Amino acid sequence: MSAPTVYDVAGQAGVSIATVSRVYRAPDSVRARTRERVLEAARELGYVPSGNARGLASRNTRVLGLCFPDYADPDAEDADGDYGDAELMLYSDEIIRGMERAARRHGYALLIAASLAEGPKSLVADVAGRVDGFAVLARTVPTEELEVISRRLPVVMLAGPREDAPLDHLDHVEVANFDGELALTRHLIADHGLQRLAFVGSSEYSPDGEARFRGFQAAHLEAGLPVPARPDVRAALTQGDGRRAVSELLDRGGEMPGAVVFANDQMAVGALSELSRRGVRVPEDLAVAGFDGIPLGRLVTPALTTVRQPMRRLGEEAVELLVARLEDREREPESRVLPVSVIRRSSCGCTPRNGTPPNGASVTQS
Amino acid sequence: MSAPTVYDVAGQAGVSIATVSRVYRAPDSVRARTRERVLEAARELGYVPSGNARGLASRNTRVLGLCFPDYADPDAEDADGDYGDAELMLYSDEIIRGMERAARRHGYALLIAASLAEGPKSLVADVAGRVDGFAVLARTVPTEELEVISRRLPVVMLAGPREDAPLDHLDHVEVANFDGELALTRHLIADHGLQRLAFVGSSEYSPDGEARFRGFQAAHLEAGLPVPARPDVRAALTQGDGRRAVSELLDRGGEMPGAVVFANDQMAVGALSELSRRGVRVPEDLAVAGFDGIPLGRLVTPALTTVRQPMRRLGEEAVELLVARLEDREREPESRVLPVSVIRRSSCGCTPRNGTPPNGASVTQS
DNA sequence: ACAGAGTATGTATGCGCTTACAGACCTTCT
DNA sequence: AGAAGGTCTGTAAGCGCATACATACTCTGT
Repeated sequence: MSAPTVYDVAGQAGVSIATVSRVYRAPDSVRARTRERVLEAARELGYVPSGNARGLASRNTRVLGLCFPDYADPDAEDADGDYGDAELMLYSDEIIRGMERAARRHGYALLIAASLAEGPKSLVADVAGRVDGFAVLARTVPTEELEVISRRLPVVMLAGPREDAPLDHLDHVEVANFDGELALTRHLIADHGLQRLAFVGSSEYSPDGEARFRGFQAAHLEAGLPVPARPDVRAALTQGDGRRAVSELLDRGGEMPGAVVFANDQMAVGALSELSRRGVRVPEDLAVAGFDGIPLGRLVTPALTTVRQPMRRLGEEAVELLVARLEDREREPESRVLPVSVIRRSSCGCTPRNGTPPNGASVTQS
Repeated sequence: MSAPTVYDVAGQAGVSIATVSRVYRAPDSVRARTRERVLEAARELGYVPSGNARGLASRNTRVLGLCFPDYADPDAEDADGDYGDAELMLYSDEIIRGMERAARRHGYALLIAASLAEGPKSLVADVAGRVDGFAVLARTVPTEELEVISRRLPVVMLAGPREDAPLDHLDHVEVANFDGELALTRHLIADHGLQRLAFVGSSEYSPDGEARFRGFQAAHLEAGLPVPARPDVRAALTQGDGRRAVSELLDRGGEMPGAVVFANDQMAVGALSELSRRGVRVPEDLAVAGFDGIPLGRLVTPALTTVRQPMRRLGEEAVELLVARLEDREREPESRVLPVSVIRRSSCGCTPRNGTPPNGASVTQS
């Protein structure tokens, strides 16, 4: 009843287990007739090689991993009880797809594991024990744990800035947050003649958010406008907080800005709905822009101007880096920055062409 | 340099390897002081238990798998060169998410592998060798291969009809294709007063497509209308073919139908664009409906009336079935049918409420 | 202080495979 | 025909861990 092994197949085919093994690992090294006999026996017995045993013996798994946070925007969740939030198609789905394709191309399978905030620490270790290398979405895993694990196998960090010591030996892929926000803000200033812009940032510990804010600053610098010292408001990256942030901004009094730039799309979407509730017209009274390029951004009214991140490529690059390091453990740690593109839609005042969605100018990496 | 093992940790902590193993597998069976010493040693050494060794010794992997076709609609691809097609959020992404969550809940990780059409046969075997059980999207894997593998570990079939021998021992989850199309068609007939409906099906070897067509037939039967014997057109499930199919339908001459029901959303979306090109107004001149509930369907103009499949639940159910069978290999093969819901949008003549998307009546399983 | 019961740890084996290495078998050429 | 040189196959030794079983230890009660 128990699963057949090499021994069973070997017995059935009248060869040694080494030959059976070779039939699978190096078919050409076995004479055709012998090979046929083995294959026939395997088929008869329903033999499937054990990945575990193989991995143990050859000390590699041919599996790559991905750890990502189970990031479900709670505000988005209850806004749409059933499965409608599927449309959000978060980050991770795209990254998974990218990684899966690239991994397969290189002969690896992909193991994925989302970590809840409250989950057991062991998750990463669990993954780490089963793969040849893996990617981690920034801030998914405590530094200390990563440090230990990354001593043993290749780890690449996705998004976020390049890590400092003790994780500075990790490979790393991120998108051009700075450049993207710079280009977006430049568009608002130069093409729409906006002068007074507000920025809604997230936690100052969110490196992506900070990088975007610096891009925002740089555009002011470039245009000769006064450079804001800090975001006008900080909030969590959810729709609910976007709503609250824009409220605060409006209630604060003083001169109303011509545009609000949000650190991500979720917030911007929340803000749009709040603005609509208040009767503030977008983009006539106030232009709005986000960052990420989530599909939802195209659905809202007005459609959201934003910066699209190439998440799938992020996954692909991660695999390339892992594979490269697997081949040469000594190579220098590498950090790649992927270009992003500004998507001009209605919320900034642009009128998109009809039909296929407009693509903004591409911004190349620095 | 090589990764530390139980032996290293045991040495460092001054205990036997059995104790080290127990610290991880059954912490309570080790005295607290000893445990601390071991954990400390492990930390120092950067020890991570080898999943392979563990799996080999305990003969289970604590990993579940999913094989799915790398289904990228080629027409959708070139329609939108870069990553815009991400919005399509195919089936598999949702299933993956559902499976991942459910798997994690049960303490399993998820291994995913997409198979290209031209890929090597070995893919499934590859997955099969590394997991305790796995799910397969219908028609991803040749019957013969599945037969062999399913003799060795639990396999659940996703979508498609329940398999006949020799695969009739597999567990199986599908959605209520028949019921969904019946409800949708009933809506067109009863609520919109349409009498002459056309159906664009896919290959007659696509069991889902055929089930949907039977639902379409049943609605005619119910309404006392002549029951169509076969789909008016058959086409591949892509946007391009949807476009071609509707062209053929219109060019065919004769009485123009009041509605066209497509076997899936992709085709319907392609058709909408072709109809718009030809100046046929939807839904005034012709109502259109799809099946699947892809997010894109909400983006197109007019928004597509369709039947939403609970893909995420499909994944969850798959895991439940796998786990159940892992616990009791002898249980009866089970086949679950998930309920679907009709989504009424503009393409059939309904005017959706504003704000949150309308949810059609829910259709319970037969 | 000692038996007895219970608990904590160690010993030894095997999980199913890969992979040197060695040995058997075939060629082919002189 | 015999030897040299290939080619193919077998032998044997782990890979890192879990676990049954044996053993040493701890604690209780008297």
